[in-house]
Amino acid sequence: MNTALTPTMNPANMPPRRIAHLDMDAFYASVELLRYPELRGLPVVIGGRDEHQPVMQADGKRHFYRLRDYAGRGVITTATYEARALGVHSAMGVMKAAQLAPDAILLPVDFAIYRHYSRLFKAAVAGIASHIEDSGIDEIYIDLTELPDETLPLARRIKQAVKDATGLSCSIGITPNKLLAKICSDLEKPDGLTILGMADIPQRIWPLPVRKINGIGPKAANKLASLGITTIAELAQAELSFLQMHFGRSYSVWLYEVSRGIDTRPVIINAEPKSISRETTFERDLHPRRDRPDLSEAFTALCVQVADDLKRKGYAGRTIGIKLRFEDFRTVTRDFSLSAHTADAVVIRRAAGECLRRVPLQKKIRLLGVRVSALCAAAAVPAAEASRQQELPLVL
DNA sequence: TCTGGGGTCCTAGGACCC
DNA sequence: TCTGGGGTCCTAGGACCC
Repeated sequence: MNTALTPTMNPANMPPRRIAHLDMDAFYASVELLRYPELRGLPVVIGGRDEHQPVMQADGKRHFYRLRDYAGRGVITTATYEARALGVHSAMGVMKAAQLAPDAILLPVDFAIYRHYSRLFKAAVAGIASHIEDSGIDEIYIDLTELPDETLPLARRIKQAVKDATGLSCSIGITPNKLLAKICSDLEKPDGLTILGMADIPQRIWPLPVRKINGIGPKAANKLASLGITTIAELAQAELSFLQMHFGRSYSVWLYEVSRGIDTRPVIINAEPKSISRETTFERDLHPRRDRPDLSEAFTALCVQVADDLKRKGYAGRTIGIKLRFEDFRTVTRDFSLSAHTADAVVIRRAAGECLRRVPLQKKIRLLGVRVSALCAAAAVPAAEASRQQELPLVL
């Protein structure tokens, strides 16, 4: 091993941090198994619509839908490990999954209950370690640096607290930073616990495919593969100047650093949202003229939902945007910044309507979305601004 | 039987200001 | 009567993540 590539221990000469990444195991599917224990051990996928709700039969047993019963659009959100063994994984089209595992049980997505269990597990962790960053519904980062406890017993205590609060298992990775912790929580899933220091990087991290790095997606992985780089070790051996020839300025530096396990991002405790949006994929593609009434109704409904979300969460936004996806999957966006923040459905609808007029509508529409960004807390909107809220966009 | 919905961050060009 | 340059905002698109 080239010693020149030994990861930098500590650029800032600080004591190493102890950062945990906690990831719930097959979260949605596991929550569903709590209420339908008879499904344990079976291949189960989450991704149906409300109509696929299990129904109680006359004999007192539940009837579950199977993947083969599904018709229409949609993707798998989560699959149990038994279903994954059949080749089904999240983000796969439901119709494709049905070919692989026609007998797998299909359940509708129920975000309300997942959010409930999400709150439970996060509260359980917060009872032990309060320095927590939310990273979606089923995972968190925890900065354990300031706690006096030994790492291993502390991690076991956190896992047990999550189990006691929810009945669910999780996997934890603990390392000097978020990047490595995220990789590590996945190494021994499910119910895993992995603790690594910088010295373990060559052994444990470098053999992994680059795709395991959070931030290297399918595009970057493909490009790297075309350059002969598939493992993190190979990435760590690439010269910075070589990476800079093929990637953007900041991305190449980032690649260079993450391959060496370097990541100085802090654990962020209270992140404010940057945007709030709603979108919907239609059951069938809508024709911009012939289906105008349906389109218009859906458009208004999205604006009302976004406005409700804003009010419920206590925000107002200044930039109103729309998103369209056409039948050929081409996606376009338009946005417009108002002179004042708003959370009003009528104002949002009007601005979004102006955005829509700037999109040439040649093809049928598959998806329509509405987004509000440039947010600020509703309570912080100045009175002078609030009184101007009904103003029309002037320039359009 | 292709490809959900809610987000974040980055890039890049043009406008506009000093 | 040349075309510097930095900073910030606006808009559009795209990669990526859960």
